[in-house]
Amino acid sequence: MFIKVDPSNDVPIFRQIVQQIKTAVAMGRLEPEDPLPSVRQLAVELAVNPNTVARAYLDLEIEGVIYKRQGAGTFVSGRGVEMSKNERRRVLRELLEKALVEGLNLGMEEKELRETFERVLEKMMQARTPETVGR
Amino acid sequence: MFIKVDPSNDVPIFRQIVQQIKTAVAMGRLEPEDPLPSVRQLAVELAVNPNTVARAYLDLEIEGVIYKRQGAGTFVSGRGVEMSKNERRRVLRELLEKALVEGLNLGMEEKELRETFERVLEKMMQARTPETVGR
DNA sequence: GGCACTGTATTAGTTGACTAATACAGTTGG
DNA sequence: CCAACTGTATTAGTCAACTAATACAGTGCC
Repeated sequence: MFIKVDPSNDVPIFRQIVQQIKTAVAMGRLEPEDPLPSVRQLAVELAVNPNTVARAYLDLEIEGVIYKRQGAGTFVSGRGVEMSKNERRRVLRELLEKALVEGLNLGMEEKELRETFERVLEKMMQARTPETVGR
Repeated sequence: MFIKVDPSNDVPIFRQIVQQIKTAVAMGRLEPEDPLPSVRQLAVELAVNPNTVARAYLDLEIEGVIYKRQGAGTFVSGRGVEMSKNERRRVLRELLEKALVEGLNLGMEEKELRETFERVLEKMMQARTPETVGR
């Protein structure tokens, strides 16, 4: 598995797991219906308690990124978190605002902000393989 | 003062203060050398302990947004957090990535991401009054 | 000097986040 | 049906974050 955690990092283990799986899904490295490692399996691999992994999976389920079937396993959701278009934009806007406030306070110019955004977006879209796009 | 906190919100009070002051500085509502309300004054206004405000001011000082003079008060820093261009970009990139991962997982298209970004950036640049730009 | 304001330091209590141990419950395939 | 796998629930311990009470220390102005 591609997941790595750093216990000495101050961001909690379960959040590190959440973040990495979210990224993998966003980038298309994980596709809908793909199985995730079992709670125990991943727990052993990362040398943490199964409940810690379960906690990560729970958060991901609540956010609609994955779904679980008791006794069967955990899988990536089909795309489409149920959330209104407005709601989604609100969430995104908040995150972008936070990023831009940071950038401005660091003394960046409008141009530099735009360029950085373009570069990041470009990289992410390229990473999504053609098949994963347009779901 | 323009600051408002919500104690029932799960994001800690001192962080709410930090975020709002950062935003105010980024938007130009607070300019370099502007005095901030005293620790006690703001504490009374928000009905919190002075130490809570002091904690917020400490964080802001560490980040270089404000500076303090013992006995005199707290003021907005002159622009320019000492940080290399590369370092600044790294920070910004991380925040933008997080935002975009979220957007993609919510099912947004490249176009929608770009549009939202443009809208947010536009709004923020407009809010900065002409005099505050280009410092 | 003294009063009234600044920020600072110390200490301490409460709460919740985080992780873990361990036992429970559903699914699947032989 | 049973063995071996899934996720789940309960309980509990540890630790750090957060806030507060209160006393200390520097500055400035009369």
